[in-house]
Amino acid sequence: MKCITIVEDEALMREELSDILRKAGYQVDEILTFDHVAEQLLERSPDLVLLDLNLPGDSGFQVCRELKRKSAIPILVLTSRDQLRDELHALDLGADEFLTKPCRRERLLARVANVIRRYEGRAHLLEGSGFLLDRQTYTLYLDNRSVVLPKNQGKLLEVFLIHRGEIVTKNDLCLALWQTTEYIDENALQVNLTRLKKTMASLGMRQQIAPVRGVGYRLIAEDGQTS
Amino acid sequence: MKCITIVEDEALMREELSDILRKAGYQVDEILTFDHVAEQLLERSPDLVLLDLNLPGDSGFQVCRELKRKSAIPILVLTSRDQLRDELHALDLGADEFLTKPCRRERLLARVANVIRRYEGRAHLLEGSGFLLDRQTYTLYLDNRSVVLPKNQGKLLEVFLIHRGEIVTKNDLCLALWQTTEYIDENALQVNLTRLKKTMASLGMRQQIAPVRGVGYRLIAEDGQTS
DNA sequence: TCCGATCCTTACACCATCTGTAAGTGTTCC
DNA sequence: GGAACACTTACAGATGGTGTAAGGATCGGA
Repeated sequence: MKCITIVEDEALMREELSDILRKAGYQVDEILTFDHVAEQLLERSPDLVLLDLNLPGDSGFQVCRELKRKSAIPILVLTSRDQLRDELHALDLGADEFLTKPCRRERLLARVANVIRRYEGRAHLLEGSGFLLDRQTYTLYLDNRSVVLPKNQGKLLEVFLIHRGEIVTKNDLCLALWQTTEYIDENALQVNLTRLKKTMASLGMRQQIAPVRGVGYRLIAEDGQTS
Repeated sequence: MKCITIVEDEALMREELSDILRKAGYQVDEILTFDHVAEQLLERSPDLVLLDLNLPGDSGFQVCRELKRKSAIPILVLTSRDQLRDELHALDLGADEFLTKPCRRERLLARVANVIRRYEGRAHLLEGSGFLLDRQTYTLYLDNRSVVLPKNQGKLLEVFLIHRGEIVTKNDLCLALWQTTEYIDENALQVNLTRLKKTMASLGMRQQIAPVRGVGYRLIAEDGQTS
């Protein structure tokens, strides 16, 4: 069953939304304290967030931005402020849908179902600059193509993406590959890195794995930007 | 550069939309004959379709349904009919966004960008009931998991999804597997089907491949509905 | 209820691909 | 120039996908 978290401070409206969604077969969950909202949401990691813009603590925009930076949880912004500016801003911050209150029950449910459907299977996607990586299968999405990476190459790229732009030590990489740091086979790691580089190049990716002498590696864009 | 195809019979409106989108940096493409619209769209396979509901030939709904059955190309329905019924119907048929004309330039562009962003990397996804299949890698998305199917199993499932619910002949399946109908190895096909069934079962999929004696197979939901 | 046609299962051997090993070649920087 | 570090290449073992073969199960008409 799909789980939805409502972020709305007006009790009456919250009850109403909750009721509608529950009757439609969703498991509903409510945020009741309005600071560190994004963290609370990350904690619960629902399948969808219903977010009001006017909150007592954090602003809805702030929540939106923060949540989207750290996850791919879909957000439906629902507000009484009927302002184009708000809508554009919310969408720009990564919201997936925008509705104004009051809102017909049918429309709400249709949009909710729509967003959830569109997010099917995206839960484990890591975002790189210009591509996506599925953490479960190591399927790489790039432009209009998709490729399944060999497990080891996938694991390496995954580590680089989790530490976006930062330096990744050889230890980190070895751990990711073999779940142990005891017996570090630098050479084997090296070979796997070379292979990843080769496939990235063959896919025309504009990222490079650059060595940081004596420490580890970093994933950078070709123009020098950290990725 | 992202490519958008406009399906709109009114020349004036078409020009205006085209202009707005081009200025925003999209490559724009227009459909000018309004039958077999879905096929034309599949041919071009743009990154987004802007679809009017009132068309001289095919109805917009029809186009929507047909396109979504055979691809995951995102559709933004743009219509002058401001009816909740239309909106619900369009969304139900798989449309991704719904806007009413006239529409502010900024809102249009925001929604377009939003849909395209959400679809990053989803271009080759086929939709089944309750799961998605990547046609390039045969990655299967189901609930919150994803699995890469072996090539043959992927090819078979792909054929079933393209002919959703219809009967698929052994010929079709052999063609998909070996690109030839000359030498049909019924047994090899059989074994591959068994393997697909087994992985589907192990994933808890509520679809079944049912034999149609003497003809071929059909993918049906466990409750008997064609999938 | 029997029998042939159709459909299904299982085990095995082949083959492609991924992976680690080994040995040697570049590169950097003091 | 040399030592540490980084990279490349080729090879062989392991893994997992595929076709083959043989036999078992099921269906449906006589």
